[in-house]
Amino acid sequence: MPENKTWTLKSIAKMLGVSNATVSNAFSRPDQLSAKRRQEILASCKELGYAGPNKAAQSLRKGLFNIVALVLPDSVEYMVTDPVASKFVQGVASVLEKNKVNLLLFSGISENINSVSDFVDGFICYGSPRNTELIEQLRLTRKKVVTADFDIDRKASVSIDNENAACEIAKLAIQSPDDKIAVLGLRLLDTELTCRVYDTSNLDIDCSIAHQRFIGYKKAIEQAGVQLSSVGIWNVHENNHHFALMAVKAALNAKPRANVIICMSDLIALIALQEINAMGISVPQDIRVVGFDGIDEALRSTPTLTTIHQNSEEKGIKAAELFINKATHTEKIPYHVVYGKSC
Amino acid sequence: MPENKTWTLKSIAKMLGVSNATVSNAFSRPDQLSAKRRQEILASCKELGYAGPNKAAQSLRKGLFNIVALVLPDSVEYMVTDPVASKFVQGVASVLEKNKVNLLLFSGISENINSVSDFVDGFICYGSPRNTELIEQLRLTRKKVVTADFDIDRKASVSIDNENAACEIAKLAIQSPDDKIAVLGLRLLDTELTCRVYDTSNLDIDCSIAHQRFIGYKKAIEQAGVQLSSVGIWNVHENNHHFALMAVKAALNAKPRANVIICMSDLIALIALQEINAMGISVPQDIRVVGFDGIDEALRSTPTLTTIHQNSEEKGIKAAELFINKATHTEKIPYHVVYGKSC
DNA sequence: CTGTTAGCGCATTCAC
DNA sequence: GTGAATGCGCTAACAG
Repeated sequence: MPENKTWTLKSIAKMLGVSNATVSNAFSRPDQLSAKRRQEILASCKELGYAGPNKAAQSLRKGLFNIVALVLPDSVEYMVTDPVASKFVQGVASVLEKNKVNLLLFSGISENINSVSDFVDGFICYGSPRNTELIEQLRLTRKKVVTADFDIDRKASVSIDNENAACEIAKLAIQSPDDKIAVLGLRLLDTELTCRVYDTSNLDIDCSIAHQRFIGYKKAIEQAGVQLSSVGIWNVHENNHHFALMAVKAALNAKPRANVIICMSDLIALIALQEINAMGISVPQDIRVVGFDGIDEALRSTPTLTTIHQNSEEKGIKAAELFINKATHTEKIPYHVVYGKSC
Repeated sequence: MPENKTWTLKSIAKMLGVSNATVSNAFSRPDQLSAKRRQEILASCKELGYAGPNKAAQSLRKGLFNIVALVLPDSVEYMVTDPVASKFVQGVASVLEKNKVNLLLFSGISENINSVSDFVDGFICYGSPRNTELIEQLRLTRKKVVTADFDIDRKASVSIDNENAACEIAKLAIQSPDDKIAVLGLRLLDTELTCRVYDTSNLDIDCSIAHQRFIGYKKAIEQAGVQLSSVGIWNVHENNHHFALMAVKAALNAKPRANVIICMSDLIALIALQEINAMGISVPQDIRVVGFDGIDEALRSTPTLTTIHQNSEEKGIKAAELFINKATHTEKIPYHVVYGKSC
């Protein structure tokens, strides 16, 4: 039994005494030969242990790979750690699985898209990758690109209406023109700094999700009659405990102390709540806090967090669908306010 | 500016007036030409917008893809949901990232590895895939295979010493020859049934992790002087809340009621604790419970769980290293007992 | 150090 | 329906 021979289309065709094209057609273009002949050939192949055309060669020839690269905002580690990101991946995976497309995990701190772009049909990009050079590369690639939670030029994308959502949640938090406001922004600047921001005129436009939310906050602030110049703004450059805590501490220690803390992620908001509790200040009586994202943990905090919930899994599903359907438009998905006790 | 021309190695060589081999060498074999010449060529390529040899073609030629498929035990969804699995993925990813190898997520419920096997350098397989046909396919493939938490013939693998670990934890739980024991096994049988098992002679050998643990339990049971025939055994076919609860309820309602519950996963054990609490029975006075895995949640349960901790991230790292190093042996990694209050 | 040649495994013409 | 030829984009072996 020729168990350990490696067949190729050519060798199997010769073995069966038919032409290459016939074998190829038997596998890929059933209409090109009689059903009977096709069955015979397929049966023989199976018996001989030939599983079908080599996919790598097939892809080179056709230019179709059935693989999409999921560009993560950060390292792979981040994805598994972050509940919001995980849900997104889950959504993407479910749709791709149905379409028999494979999922390649691509770290957002990779240097270059080139290492995979010849291998994939395109990219689904979740949030702005940590290595910002990737953005430029994604802009230039000829491969299909769908982004979620940020935009690259004319590419397809999916997100909630960040500006309106931000405005809505900020309005809940701000209750008087005399409020002292602190905004804890996530990746407001294209820098690795966690710092206070005094000049808001040159905020990074590329990280447009932060930008959009900030516009929303500003709108709410202005409508409430608060002077923008008196609002404190801090930048958290990465959504993790370490940097969030740093910014939270800085914001809470600034004088005069804010009584409204508007956070661009629930993670930041939860850490703010912890710190405020530890300082013996009561929420929402003395300080009001709002978040953004609607992660499960925000339902279990003390007090529970008022925030914007977005359905990450749905976002993943939509992103994958846009990809599969070769869409080129931007799609907004719904969000809703979660009314907690923090404001 | 020829921005939108798609260069190939051949076309760029012609453009530069050199041979294909020279361009190829400039990118892939620096020793084959003078540094100066190489720099010139690379510079010209960059200027013209040629990023280097097409990876797909390169791979077809070399038979090397720099992609490994991570075969998950179940759908991708499962990976993101299960904390133990997530840690494993994280470990694998960190090593692969360092080696510039990409990670393809491959669902354990896929029908056939053929869809990717021509694309990858091999497989890292985490636990027994839900679709058991994949096991046979992995056994037959010529690609590299590393398994974790189970074995396929002669392939490389990594796991803890399940038998001894199981024996150790069971010994902690069993304290008298008169103990009434219930074993809640995970995938003891190759069936989708969640059921009580009466005949242990034909347990599925393929799911060898369960098998090894069961051997360990048996050893402890025998050494304690308990009649194996009086031990109740239930099979949970999938490590999730639904099926675990089903088995737990069945086990707790069986007469005579067991006073020792030995669980093959922490998830099962935690659910057992919940049910026992709800029944108003005290742990560990009236019933003792032990788990397996050492997930974080087991440290927060009431009472805390006595279990075997295994370092999943390390397991992932080891698995990836075995892969990268083309190892062919089995590697055991350490485990340790977590002493909780449940026994 | 450079250029030529022959495939890697396949799909698509185009004649027959 | 079939079979030969051409090329997807590249690398390795060899000759110069």
